[in-house]
Amino acid sequence: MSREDRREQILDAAAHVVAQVGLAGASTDVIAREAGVSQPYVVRTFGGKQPLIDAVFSRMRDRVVGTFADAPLDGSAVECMGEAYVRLVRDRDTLLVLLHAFAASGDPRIGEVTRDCMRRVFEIVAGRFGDDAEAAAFVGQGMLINVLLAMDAENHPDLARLVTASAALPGAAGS
Amino acid sequence: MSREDRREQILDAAAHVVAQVGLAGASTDVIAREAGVSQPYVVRTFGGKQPLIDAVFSRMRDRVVGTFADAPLDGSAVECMGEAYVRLVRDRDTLLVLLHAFAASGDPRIGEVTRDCMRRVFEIVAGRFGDDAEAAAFVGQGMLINVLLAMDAENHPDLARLVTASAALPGAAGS
DNA sequence: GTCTATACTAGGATAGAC
DNA sequence: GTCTATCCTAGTATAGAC
Repeated sequence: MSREDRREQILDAAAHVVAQVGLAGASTDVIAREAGVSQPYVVRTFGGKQPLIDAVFSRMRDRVVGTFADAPLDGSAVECMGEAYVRLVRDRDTLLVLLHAFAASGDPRIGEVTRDCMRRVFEIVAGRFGDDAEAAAFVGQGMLINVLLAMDAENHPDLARLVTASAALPGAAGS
Repeated sequence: MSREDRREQILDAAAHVVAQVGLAGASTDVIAREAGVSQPYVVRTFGGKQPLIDAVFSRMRDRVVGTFADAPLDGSAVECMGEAYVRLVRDRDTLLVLLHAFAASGDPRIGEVTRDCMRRVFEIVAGRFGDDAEAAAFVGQGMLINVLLAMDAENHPDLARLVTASAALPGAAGS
């Protein structure tokens, strides 16, 4: 297999592991097993754990921003952005890596990624809405839904009321 | 010093370390140094790292819920809940521990804490607002502000537009 | 391009002294 | 109640074979 294919394969595995246990908890050993390669190969391919984690977060940002950038153009802004968001949250690993990145934004490397991600998503959303306040409300709503998804709220009846209320907000697009 | 005082002291240190590096990254060694005690003492006091981390998250939930439960009663719902939220985010460690907990909600223990936290905060807020949709919007807005604080958005001019738009939302209470 | 073997460090936990 | 010394496991990284 080519180096590039392996890289992607390992990044998938790394994103999956980071999603589950966070950056510090993600061992190159478990990532390697998940990818079906040896641990030293993972280290060698990326030059260490740190560069690997950086790559995981960068790719996450690109995917998040890309999802909104590629949003459909037909229909209202709420529909288009809502549809983009629905596509985004289908990739659970990306969503969880995003949450881990937010929590770890105190780290300069990661903070740069999350700020960049935030800024670009907001600019895209605001551009479509044509209104900063509405865009901020949309993003905030997305944040709430993100954490509800992370805590598996749909399968916990005691959160049903909040889930219903969140999904009913404008822009939730029936997700 | 009494066992109880030491417990609190270590919990403070643990919350601070977890806030910076996450649960997996928080070593009992660093926590001990932060608290000014020996590493074996930390382990001994809580019976291991896991119970210590559990205690950190439980205390975080109690503080978050308590802040809203103790919100002032004078003024409008937006003002009261906004004021409670402003008090909450003054404790940076609690805020960051909350974000780490969200990301780690896949873990059953932690998921239970975050869901409990979410449910109770939402019920308090919804009770004050008298409207689930408004309450959900308020919480979503809080989520957005949380991550903006985590990524130190105030000190990054390229996020000024988003910060301004978020702060201008109803309920932000000039935070 | 990928593995096995291995070196080295860090981290959690225990034993026992004070 | 608190420490020092220490054990053991896990985790990152390197060397070198295939």
